[in-house]
Amino acid sequence: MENPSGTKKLGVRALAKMTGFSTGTISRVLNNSALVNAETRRQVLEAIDKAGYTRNPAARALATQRTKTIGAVVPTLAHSIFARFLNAIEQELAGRGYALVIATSGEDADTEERRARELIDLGAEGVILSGAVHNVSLLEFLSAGKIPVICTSVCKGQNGLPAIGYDNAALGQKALRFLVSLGHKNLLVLHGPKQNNDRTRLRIEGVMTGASETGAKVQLLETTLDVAGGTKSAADYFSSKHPGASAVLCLSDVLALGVLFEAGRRGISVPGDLSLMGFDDLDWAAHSVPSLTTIRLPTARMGTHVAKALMGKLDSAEPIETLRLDAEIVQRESVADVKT
Amino acid sequence: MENPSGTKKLGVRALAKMTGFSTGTISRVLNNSALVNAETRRQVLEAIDKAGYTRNPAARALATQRTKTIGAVVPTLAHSIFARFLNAIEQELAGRGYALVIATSGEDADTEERRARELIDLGAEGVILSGAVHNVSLLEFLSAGKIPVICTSVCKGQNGLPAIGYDNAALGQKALRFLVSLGHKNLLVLHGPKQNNDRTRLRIEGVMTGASETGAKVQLLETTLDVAGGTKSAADYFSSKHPGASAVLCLSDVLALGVLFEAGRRGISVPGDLSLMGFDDLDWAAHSVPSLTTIRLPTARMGTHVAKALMGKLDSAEPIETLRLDAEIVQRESVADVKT
DNA sequence: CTGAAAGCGCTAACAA
DNA sequence: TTGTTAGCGCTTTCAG
Repeated sequence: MENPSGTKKLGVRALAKMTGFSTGTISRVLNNSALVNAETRRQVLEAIDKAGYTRNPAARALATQRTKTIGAVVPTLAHSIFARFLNAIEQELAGRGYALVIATSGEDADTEERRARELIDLGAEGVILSGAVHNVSLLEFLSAGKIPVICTSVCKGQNGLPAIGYDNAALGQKALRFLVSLGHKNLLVLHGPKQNNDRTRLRIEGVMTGASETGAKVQLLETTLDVAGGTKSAADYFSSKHPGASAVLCLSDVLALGVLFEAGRRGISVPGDLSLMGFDDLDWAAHSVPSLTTIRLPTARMGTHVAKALMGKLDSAEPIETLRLDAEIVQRESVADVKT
Repeated sequence: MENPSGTKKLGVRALAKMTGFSTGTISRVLNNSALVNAETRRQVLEAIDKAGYTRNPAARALATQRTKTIGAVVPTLAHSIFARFLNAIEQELAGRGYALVIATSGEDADTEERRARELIDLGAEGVILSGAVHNVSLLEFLSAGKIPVICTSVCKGQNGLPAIGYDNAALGQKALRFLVSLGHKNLLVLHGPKQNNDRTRLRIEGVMTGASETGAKVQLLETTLDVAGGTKSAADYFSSKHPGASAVLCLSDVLALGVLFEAGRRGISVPGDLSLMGFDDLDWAAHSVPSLTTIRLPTARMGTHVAKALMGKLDSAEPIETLRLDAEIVQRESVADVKT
């Protein structure tokens, strides 16, 4: 009579009735508490299984004040660099029973704020942001709610926010120095939209620092952040009056792929006629012809660290430390000494 | 005295006290109910803003029995095809206040089941799965909980489950026919791991159907699903005793990129010496040299449909209809008529 | 249009 | 080791 047609969703209460134990005991079993008799646990588990019981996560969250959910807002999922990053986070979180909720901002700060607030509204206990530049109102909102945040892909957060990532400026500088050390004095630097993207701005900044320090001449060219952007810019540049550069540095590998294609189309030999360097070390970089010299960003490692830091904070109140991960130049076939 | 040091988290109750209205009214305002006096609403909103109130999503979920969360289990995020898919889903869901929780299975059915259950346990109201083949125990679990599921990337679900995707077998067949129609009679077909991947198996099946129907000779070669797999297989094949194929059909674009690179390395002209065709239409396919003939999968459209179907089911109990999306061949430079 | 009150299903003291 | 009993914070009838 209690459960006419198996239709009513059953809860701890029903289980208690079925097994003869109390809801407290049921709850203990559900939470793997050590204070339960083995036989009791067995019986309860059996009932749970037989009844096809599933616990109500909302009720649990309400009672414990924990949702075990963390939110990430990234510019887009369409770039494998972010997908790889989230993949690593997800793996790490899953191992400890956390869920990852994702949202995309399209590199827009207002959208980012809106989406981040939505994530909080949906129960995220911690938030992962990309880059160091965010709306102040968002940061105030988060700090008011005491919600842990981590800025990623950068090594210095805004307003003292913790960051886990790499030093974009230093890497840009490193890349430029490397090329100069090979004898290149005239460089073309291709990059994606600067607007709303502080990682790109930092890389450019580093490149310029390296340029003035070495006296190399660099020309900056901004384009869309995709293969098409790479081919188009390369085409424009090669057709321009003074192509003169002996090397092209792309601040993203996707752009380098475009350049590589365009060079092939025009019969420009890489690295014979032109050296090419990227940034990211995507999947294909080791296999292209020529293979691409690039900077290997520690994307996956970054994801793992971010996840761990957030869980440490949430589970054990460990402070989140800013972390700068190293990234190295992976030298492959696409660059060569400048002809003497 | 009520709120000593601004430390205690305030709720509807506190707001009620502050504004002089009842918690019911506060709740109505929070939910944009029409039954609230404009002035009352204004006052409440002001208080909410001033107090920096944020509603507790768990309590809301418990009271409404809705979490507005849907879960997706995909093999991996590392392949842009899935990232693109999820991106579209996320965009669509976000517009209606739903959140997307993702989990990865690594193409393993048991892991998939585990992860799907976790998602449910975390509050997912609906589940998105990749492919048509899943553990029966998972499907039973889902149907027992009356949790809507959609199989994606396929056009026919297991056990009558709804599916939204494309007809992999038909597309494989279509691709093969296309190549044969160009005069190719001897083909190499490169594909990723068949195990635990019914989409790949279906594509192969279609290819074989096309082969027997046209009398074309096809050689299957399985490899890892990445650029490296493409280059390696191509290298092996080109070095083999009887390379004879006049065209290579890759059941994923990433493999085609690898083949393209390897052909370039060996001075094999595409499509002069060898035609090359892919499957997916990734970002770079239109820009490679030669540009890649491929099958454009409606990934984003699929995501949009999936999201809409799930929300329709959840919000308005609309049944989820299986949907087969069309995919077309995008003809570009990488294929040519076989030399006569 | 607004208030009062009854839960949603679970967990966590506190007792026993 | 197990039972009892309050809530967690919000929504939602039902009155008024």
